[in-house]
Amino acid sequence: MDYKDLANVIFPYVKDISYYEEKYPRRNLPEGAVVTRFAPSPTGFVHIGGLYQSVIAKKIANQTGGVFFLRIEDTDQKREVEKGVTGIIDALKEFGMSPDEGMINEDEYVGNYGPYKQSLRKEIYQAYAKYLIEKGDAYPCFCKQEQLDEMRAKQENAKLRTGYYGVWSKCRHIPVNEAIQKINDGEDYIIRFKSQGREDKKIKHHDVIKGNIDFPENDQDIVIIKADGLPTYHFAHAVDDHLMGTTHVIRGDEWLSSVPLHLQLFQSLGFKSPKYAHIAPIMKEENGAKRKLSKRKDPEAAVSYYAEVGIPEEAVDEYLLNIANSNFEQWRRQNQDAKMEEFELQLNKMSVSGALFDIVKLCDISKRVISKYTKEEVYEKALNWAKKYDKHLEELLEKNKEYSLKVLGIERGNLKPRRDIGKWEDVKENIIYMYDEEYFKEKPQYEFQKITDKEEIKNIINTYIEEYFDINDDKETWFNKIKDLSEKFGYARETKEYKQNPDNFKGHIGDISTVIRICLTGRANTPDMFEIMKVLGKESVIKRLKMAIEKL
RNA sequence: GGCCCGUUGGUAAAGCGGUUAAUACACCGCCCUUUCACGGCGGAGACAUGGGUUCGAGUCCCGUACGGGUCACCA
Repeated sequence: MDYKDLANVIFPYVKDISYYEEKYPRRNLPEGAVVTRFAPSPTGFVHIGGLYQSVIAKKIANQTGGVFFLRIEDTDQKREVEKGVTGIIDALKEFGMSPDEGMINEDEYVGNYGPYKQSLRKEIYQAYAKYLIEKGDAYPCFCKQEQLDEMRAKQENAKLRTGYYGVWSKCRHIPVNEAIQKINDGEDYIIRFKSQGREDKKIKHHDVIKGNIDFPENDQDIVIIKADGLPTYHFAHAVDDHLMGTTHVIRGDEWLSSVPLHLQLFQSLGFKSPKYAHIAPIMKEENGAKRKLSKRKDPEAAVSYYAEVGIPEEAVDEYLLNIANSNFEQWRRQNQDAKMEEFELQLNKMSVSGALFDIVKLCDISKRVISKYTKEEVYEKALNWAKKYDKHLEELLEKNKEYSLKVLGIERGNLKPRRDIGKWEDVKENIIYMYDEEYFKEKPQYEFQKITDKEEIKNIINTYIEEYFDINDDKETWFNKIKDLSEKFGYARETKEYKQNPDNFKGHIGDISTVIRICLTGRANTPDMFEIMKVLGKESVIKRLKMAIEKL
């Protein structure tokens, strides 16, 4: 009896690995093309860190003429969630990160290296496990959970390294015929990797992001096939990334310490190992301590959060890209209208330690992104958001589309667009005073600034309405009239004039404009007043101004 | 605890043995300006710490502190 017999007893029906090696030939890609993947578990929640990985992986693949694929790692069936795969696919799509190949819904896929869902590849893993058993590089382990717990307790008491290695790896030394006997007797078992590593020896590894790292060799006989016949992450990673032709494994740096094991697995299986790029996680500060963004505590950890508050997906993408390569924002300033895709990402320029998530910075980026949108785009995107999250805003926008477009178009599309909307959530507050039905319903509070004398305000407004206001004026005429009005009341026509001789005036044109602005809109800060008047129309302007002075 | 990794203004982050230690966001001031925003100019603010190596250290080496990761039939 030898290893081959043992392998046959355990996996009598699986195919030979040569079948899979032929079925999944090496990819025919140009020199330098990088193949990457996003490989999440369908646990019902796409984390911002997962998106971050995807942004990087997709970018690297695309800019080298390679492939970015999506593989679902559902080998832990306990954690699986209904419609988890669809959730991931939809989220990637929303953020423009759809893969070139991989799963396209719960159980269908595109691409030549599928299935791209691990639970559907069970027999593939088993074929390779069988191969390892035949080689004597894997063996069945009959240890019960209680035995393992006991062993761990002993190790801890003796202050030894925990785990299944060296003298502790009992089943590793069971003779083949004995093992076969146990299996035939119906004993439960799992398959372990027979590590040839030695803890006192070092291996050198070069990580694309983290640089050179020395590790002790792995000497743990880790589980490769679990009791349910499915592989563990480590084994599936080796088999899948080999068969699928992944050239660069881009993943979270919680995997860094598994590298010695993974390298060993690749070697033992006779695979060429991929390059590794371990990404530092996105962190959050709490009570002075840094920690990973947590799905339980931090709403911003879920990518769905950004849709809720109304931050455009491309703003999130750009923010993530900026965390990845901080020279992105410099590039962005120089290439304002270029597509994000044109930026060249460099893995080796990524930070080795985790960046704190900065929502203020994100909003700044978002404001810039939104300021570039046309009024039609703003209208459509804000409306889409409002349909889900703000019924009132939805009504407002839909009731009069043409009018809303005019409102949203104020100071938009010119050389210095306003940057006052960071999230769709902000839109309502920004435009609501422009709608008469809302404006007159709300009864604005007028908080005057420099000119506060009621009689003075009344006179200014009345004079403006009676002698100067004409909705048909062009901007220059309109503005000259405000100047005339200012002069008439003893205010300087120009700010400069006033500053040169403040004693000669009661104030300057800015003070007069502010009074009109406040009476017109109920607020001191608004976009260009001329445009506002044009949009509001004659009747509304007069009605608003009159209402303001009546209340004085 | 063992093993890895890290630590430059509030945040992100250039820097690669010789720099007045960039830049962006945030903050403050000024200018522009009918307000705000935009834009322009300016300001405050940092190399965790102790030892080496060197003519010279943010940069190289060692220690310490602090932070992060990892040590499952989870990924």
